Amino acid sequence: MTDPKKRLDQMIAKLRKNDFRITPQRLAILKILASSTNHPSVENIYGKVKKDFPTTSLATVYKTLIVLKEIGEVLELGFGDGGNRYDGNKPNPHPHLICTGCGTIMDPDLESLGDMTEALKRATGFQILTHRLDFFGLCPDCQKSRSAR
Amino acid sequence: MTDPKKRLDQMIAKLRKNDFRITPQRLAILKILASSTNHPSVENIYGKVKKDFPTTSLATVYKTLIVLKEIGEVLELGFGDGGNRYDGNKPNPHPHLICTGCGTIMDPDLESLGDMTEALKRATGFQILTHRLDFFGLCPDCQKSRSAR
DNA sequence: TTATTAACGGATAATCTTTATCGATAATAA
DNA sequence: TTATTATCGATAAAGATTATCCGTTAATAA
Ligand SMILES: [Mn+2]
Ligand SMILES: [Mn+2]
Ligand SMILES: [Zn+2]
Ligand SMILES: [Zn+2]
Repeated sequence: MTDPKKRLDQMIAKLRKNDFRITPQRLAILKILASSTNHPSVENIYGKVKKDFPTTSLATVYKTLIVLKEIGEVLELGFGDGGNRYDGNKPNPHPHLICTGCGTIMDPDLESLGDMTEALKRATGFQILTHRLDFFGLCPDCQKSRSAR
Repeated sequence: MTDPKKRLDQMIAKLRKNDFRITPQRLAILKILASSTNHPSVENIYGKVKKDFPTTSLATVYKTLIVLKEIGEVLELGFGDGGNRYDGNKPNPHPHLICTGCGTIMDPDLESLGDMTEALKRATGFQILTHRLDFFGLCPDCQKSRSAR
């Protein structure tokens, strides 16, 4: 995990560089994203921000995420069903390991997909800009609770 | 590409086996999915079905897709924005190459992710059931039209 | 062939997440 | 400190998918 303080500084610097303002609500959202390793949802972020700023609107969370996506400081994981999840600690594309039982999302240690990407470029002529790799399954805990019943 | 006729027979057999009925509308949808290699959207399927059965409802397309997902005879590719895309010719998980310019989705030839999956199982204890791998970029045509302006 | 019955089709309402809108407010620079 | 706008908060709107309801029909067996 990247040091949350360092990530926060990176995010702030990038916002300043692109002429975005640092508001208290925004800063609170940045802190949550920089330090979380559990890929929070919008509702999750919203709930935490409201502890410090009770009047915060859900739209503010969404709008901040849109800005962070624009400048590449958060990785959005969209799923067909339910809400998106966000990784602000590690904003560049990387594989994820998702438990369909409890919703946990982890960052596994895996070598990159560089070789595969290169082969694709040569074979298809595509200019590949990004990728997404998700593995779905059941975490050890959910395997237990499933076999228990 | 798998032979569309063979895929159609597989889909019909699987539906029968699970006590689902083969209706004219359903059959039309199956044929489209079995023979298409361009990962059609719901609207795309809907438009084609209406040529033969003008009274078909959009809900019927959705309901048929839900059934096919249940029995594993179609692969759903959900994206955060816009509608889903479907692969009925190749229903098992496989990588996709997606042009963000024109929306084309292709099935590239790539060796499997078997090694990566095994390593993940050992390292994390997860029971991995499925995966998804998408590469995003610009197809050769879209690269040209972009550089032209 | 006909009767039976549960599944299906069509129409549309409801749901859910995300985005758009807009007046009020506050961050930033001069 | 003041002026300029980006941003906030509240809420409406959009868009895709699912739920609901009831008349119809495919599948099965008598
Ligand atoms: Mn991650
Ligand atoms: Mn495919
Ligand atoms: Zn789990
Ligand atoms: Zn293209």
